Amino acid sequence: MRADAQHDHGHDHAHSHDHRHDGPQGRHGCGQCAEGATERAERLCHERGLQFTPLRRDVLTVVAAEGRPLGAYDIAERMSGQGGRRVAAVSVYRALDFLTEQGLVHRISSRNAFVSCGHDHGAGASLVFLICRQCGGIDEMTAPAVESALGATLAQAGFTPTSRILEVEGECGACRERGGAVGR
Amino acid sequence: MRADAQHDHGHDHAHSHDHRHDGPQGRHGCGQCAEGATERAERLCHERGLQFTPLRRDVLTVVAAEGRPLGAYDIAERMSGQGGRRVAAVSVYRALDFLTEQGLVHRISSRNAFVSCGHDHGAGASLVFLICRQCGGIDEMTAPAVESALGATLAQAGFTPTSRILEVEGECGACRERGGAVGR
DNA sequence: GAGGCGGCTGATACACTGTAACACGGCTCC
DNA sequence: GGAGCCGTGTTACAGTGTATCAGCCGCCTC
Repeated sequence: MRADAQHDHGHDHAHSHDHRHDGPQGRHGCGQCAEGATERAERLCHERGLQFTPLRRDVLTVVAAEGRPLGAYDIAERMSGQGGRRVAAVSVYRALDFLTEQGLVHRISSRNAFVSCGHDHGAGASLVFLICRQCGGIDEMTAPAVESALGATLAQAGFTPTSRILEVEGECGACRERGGAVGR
Repeated sequence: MRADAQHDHGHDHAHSHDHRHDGPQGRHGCGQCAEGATERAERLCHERGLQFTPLRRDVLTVVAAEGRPLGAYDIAERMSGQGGRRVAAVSVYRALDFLTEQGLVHRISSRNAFVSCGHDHGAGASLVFLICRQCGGIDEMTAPAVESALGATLAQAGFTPTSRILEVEGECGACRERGGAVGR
């Protein structure tokens, strides 16, 4: 059930800019990415008058450092394994709820997992998630054309949307170039 | 976690034709719909040389009769409660896997639930699911414009899709007309 | 400072979702 | 008949998510 692929990219290239720094198969700690995410989160919470507690920071750090979808229990495990005290999954869920509401983390429904988001879009922005079956990496992008087409379709159906889930599974460009015979 | 809304519509109007027979709040057993679904399934399995076993038929019947997303355990419960012998959830999952592969049933990722499908599209067709938060009803439609826009976006990103999930939560037209204060 | 209040966290329990593995019966093919 | 495949039953277990209560801490008011 879990896609235990390798550590990967997929954190901050999106919005149709194409800055795959080293491709889905390139593993890098993304320390600066995680730092960037927490900094942004801290600033954002301060602006909104919300608390960016140590727990929330740690959860975000773990997720941001991973770069691929991570389950709540995985997050709890990593946090507990980092020498700190034991963190229950419930606490992780609460932190994830908070982070998701603030748009700092996104939930990947098809995997029951979470990824960090490095952008400054609100919680309401509708994104497209590209999940590579080979490497497990995830890419996040906005797609205005898709959004407008969907909006028109919904309007025609008389449906008022409040949230959307758009996830695509397949093979990322890097994996396809490598022949697709790697990973799993 | 569960959306225990009321029984509802949402089985056979789609493909951009607008034949909401009685709207999301109109409850009707949909017996004929369930029958139609099983008939179609039987024909389709026969054509493909697959077995449409009693278990699979029963699962499809339950799902089709419901008209809103139903969890595997709910299905098992209903089947067991229909006077028949006890059906384990595992068996339901297997039947659902089969039905999903054949495109007779769709999985709603955001709810971990399943809905029957009354159309003749293959398993590969990409659909949009409209889930009403008020009544719990679900509507299913194709959206060629969305699909083409998404295809272009993916091609631009160098991503080769194999499957897609597009689910929209919100308020259906009927519920909005009723003021949205009903249901829960 | 005492008390109240609200938000956050810890902890336990539990419900729900999904899979693995093995056994068994029916069927087909040799 | 025996082998092999498929579908199902059964048990066990892993993984996901929520409910609930209790404790802590900061803030506000009196």
